[in-house]
Amino acid sequence: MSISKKYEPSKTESKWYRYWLENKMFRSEVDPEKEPYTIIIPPPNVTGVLHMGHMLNNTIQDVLVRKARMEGKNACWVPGTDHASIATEAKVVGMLREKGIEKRSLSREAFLDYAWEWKEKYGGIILKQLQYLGASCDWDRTRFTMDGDMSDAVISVFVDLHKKGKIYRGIRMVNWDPQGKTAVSDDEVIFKEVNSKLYYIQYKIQDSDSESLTIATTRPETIMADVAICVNPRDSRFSHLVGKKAVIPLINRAIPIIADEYVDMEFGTGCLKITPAHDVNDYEIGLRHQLPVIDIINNDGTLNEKAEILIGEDRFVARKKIAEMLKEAGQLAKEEPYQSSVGHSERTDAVIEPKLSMQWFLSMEEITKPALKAVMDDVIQLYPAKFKNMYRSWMENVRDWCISRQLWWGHQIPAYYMPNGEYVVAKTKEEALEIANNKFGANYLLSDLKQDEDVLDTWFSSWLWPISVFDPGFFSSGQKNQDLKYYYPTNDLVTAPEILFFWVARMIIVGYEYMGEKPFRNVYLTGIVRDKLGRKMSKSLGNSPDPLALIETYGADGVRTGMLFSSPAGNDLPFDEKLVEQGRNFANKIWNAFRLVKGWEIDGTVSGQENQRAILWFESRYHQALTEIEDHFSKFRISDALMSIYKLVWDDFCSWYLEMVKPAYQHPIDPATHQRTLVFFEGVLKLLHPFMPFITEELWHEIKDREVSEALMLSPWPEAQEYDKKLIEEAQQVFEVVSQIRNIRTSKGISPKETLELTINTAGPEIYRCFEPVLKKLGNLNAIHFQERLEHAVGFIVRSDEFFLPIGQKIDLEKERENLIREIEYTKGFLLAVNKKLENEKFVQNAPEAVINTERKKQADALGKIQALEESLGKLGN
RNA sequence: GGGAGUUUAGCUCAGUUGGUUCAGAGCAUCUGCCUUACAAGCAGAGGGUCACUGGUUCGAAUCCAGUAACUCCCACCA
Repeated sequence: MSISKKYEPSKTESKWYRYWLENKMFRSEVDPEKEPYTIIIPPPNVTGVLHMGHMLNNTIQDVLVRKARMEGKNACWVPGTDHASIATEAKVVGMLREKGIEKRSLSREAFLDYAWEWKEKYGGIILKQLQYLGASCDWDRTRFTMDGDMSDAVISVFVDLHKKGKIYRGIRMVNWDPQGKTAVSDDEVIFKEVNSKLYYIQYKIQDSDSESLTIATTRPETIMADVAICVNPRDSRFSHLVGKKAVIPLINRAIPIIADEYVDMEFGTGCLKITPAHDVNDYEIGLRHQLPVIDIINNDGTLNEKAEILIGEDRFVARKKIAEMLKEAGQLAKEEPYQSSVGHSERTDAVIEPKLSMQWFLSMEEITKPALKAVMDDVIQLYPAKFKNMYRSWMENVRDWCISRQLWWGHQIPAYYMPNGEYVVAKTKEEALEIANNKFGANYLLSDLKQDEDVLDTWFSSWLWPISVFDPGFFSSGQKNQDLKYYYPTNDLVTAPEILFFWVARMIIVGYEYMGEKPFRNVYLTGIVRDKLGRKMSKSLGNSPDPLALIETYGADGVRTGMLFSSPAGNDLPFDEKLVEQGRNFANKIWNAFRLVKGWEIDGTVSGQENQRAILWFESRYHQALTEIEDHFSKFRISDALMSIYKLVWDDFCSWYLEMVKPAYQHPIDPATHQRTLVFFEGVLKLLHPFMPFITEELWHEIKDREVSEALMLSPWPEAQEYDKKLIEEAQQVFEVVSQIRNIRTSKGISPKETLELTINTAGPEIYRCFEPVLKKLGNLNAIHFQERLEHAVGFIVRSDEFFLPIGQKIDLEKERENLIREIEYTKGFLLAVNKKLENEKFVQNAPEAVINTERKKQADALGKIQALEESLGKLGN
């Protein structure tokens, strides 16, 4: 049969994915006989689409899972999606707006109907896309954070933590996103440098005609919420004013002048206006001085009636108008340009408004302790380890976690308010009613109870993921099912460093709080996929390639390897389509190597004696590479492992081994060599499989017909064996000779087709005798002589052996002489350095013997080499 | 402002406790080849003051100190 000259991925990929799927090869079930190997997927946003970050992330997971599966472990990769409250709700709101429907015109139920409809339509697209990549997830286990039982788990945890006193409700300054109209956690605020202005505003002193104070602020629109002016107590410029009152411009409200250490005398004018409702630090000062709070900004960022002026204006419009008004009133001393960092919402990019509001919090101080210890003690290992520092500083300075969000899409907080203003927390409304009536001796009806409007932060459900995907019921029953007992703790987690705190740390917290055990052993943190210019890939920049289009062009195997070629753990991946091209070329190389072997005609009468060395050599080399690869894997150096395989396949297998055993054109091969070659081929396919699952499975079945149970993805991973180091060394030496011969051919313009005679002058001819067939074939030699040096020939030296090729008139004597002289000079220089070292008494005294011995050997080799070179030079004649 | 990390070839990165000819790999580049598996290829070649300065040592890419540049994290001075 004839196979295509080029590998065509599209013909094989869907076929094999279906084959694996239909034969349930991704499926994992509890099997006490087998060691589990578990990865939980970082659940992507349910309505998201695959981007390059997912590709990298999931390729790594698939490599790990496939290798573990081949190693005979019960590999279980659990897929699923996350409801992503803010992002999804924003998408649904946007979709409704396009239809002309405003969210606020809908009831909660109606809105959620739309949201679910949207989820049913677009949810899970991303998981389908992962299949094109070859992801070997156990799809039967697919979970969604808002599945019924998954939601129950979230509610149970909330109720439990509340009962333990770790969840509380309180008025706090939170980060308010006026566009999303919700609070967001500290971690969801991104500070950006913004060019703004510093406004110098004059406040008159009450009961004084002449005196005034000037404050500097970036937010003039908040002066109506001022409750004090603050100076540093040591600031003599203002000490006489402390205790007096200042008057807010435009609205003429008098506020006290107070003193607090917080104020920096150097900054601005040394006077600070205190606006507790709209600045975190002012709020703290306000608490210290028992100042009132005046909140003048609505949830949507407009001014309210408490502002007295500009009611209903947006905060940024109001800022400009206030500045104008102050100028007209003569109370704006000056404005100057100012650069400051301003918090933005991660999700909507709106400028965050510090806002006081009633929110739910999780007290973090106690609950984080075991999680900190686990990572510090390397019970959980971070790769790369540099993230340990970051992790520690975060965990040591962690603040209470604001877990409520003013959204509808998500898990509604199970707190129920009674007409008397009290509330109870319970799993269901019915339970709440019972508790309420018992507690307060009341006779409330179900209809009297009103559930909290807010939902929980998305991370409050995804932090349960390593447990809930196996046993969502665990959180209410406290009983572990078989799955949970067997698969937990999981092995490796592969995710982005950006969510180390959002997600990873919190899973560890929950793991210890509820299981008393780590959720995973290793955390592999990938880098960020960037474009060639080093920019993050983003939709708005349009610099992200479409992953599915890439797969279509280069094949999934090509894309997978391309992404892994240059992405060590924790390093950003500067993505270049060239990489993927390299991956595709690699697949093609493998494909063609197979075409070669497939095309061989086998003849039992041919002797394979001459291939003996080559076979022994490759076998050793294979195990050497395998040893290296295992070492890389054990350190999570995935791209290094791939590179080792790449070189084994391309250089050692294709360029050396196959060339060594390849029969001459239209000549048959002996059965033994053929058989061994197929075994080697299978051996490299196994190593390649985790990285390139499709082409390897295809060729595996091309080699011979196999039963389902014999599929490559289920075949045993090879075990590294002892290898013959000396043989590898010797082959290396022989390869050097071959390279030198080729080099001379190139430099002298001798065609590779022209046969040559090689003369070797050596004290140890055994190596070359063993490899004689190899030397002859790869050097295209018709004879090899072992004898003294040859005159009128081009010579070269490998180690301390001399080689000569008689190439007649093509020798340029002058050039040869020059080359020899240059070589002699170089070697003499080298010898000088070695001698200097050995003559140094301190060196001989202090250096370990092994080092001294190698120096002595270098000395002897160099001497021998110089002698040989000089003799050659002499033989060249004058 | 506080902390961490990085700096080795044009690019992306290896380089284990200081010691083999240690200055490496892949890609890119250059030269010659369509040599019956593969031009998505083959064969060969060039390319680095290991950021800089000083120190420790018989010996430093490797250890120490300082300097510079870049990156990230945390904080958020109006």
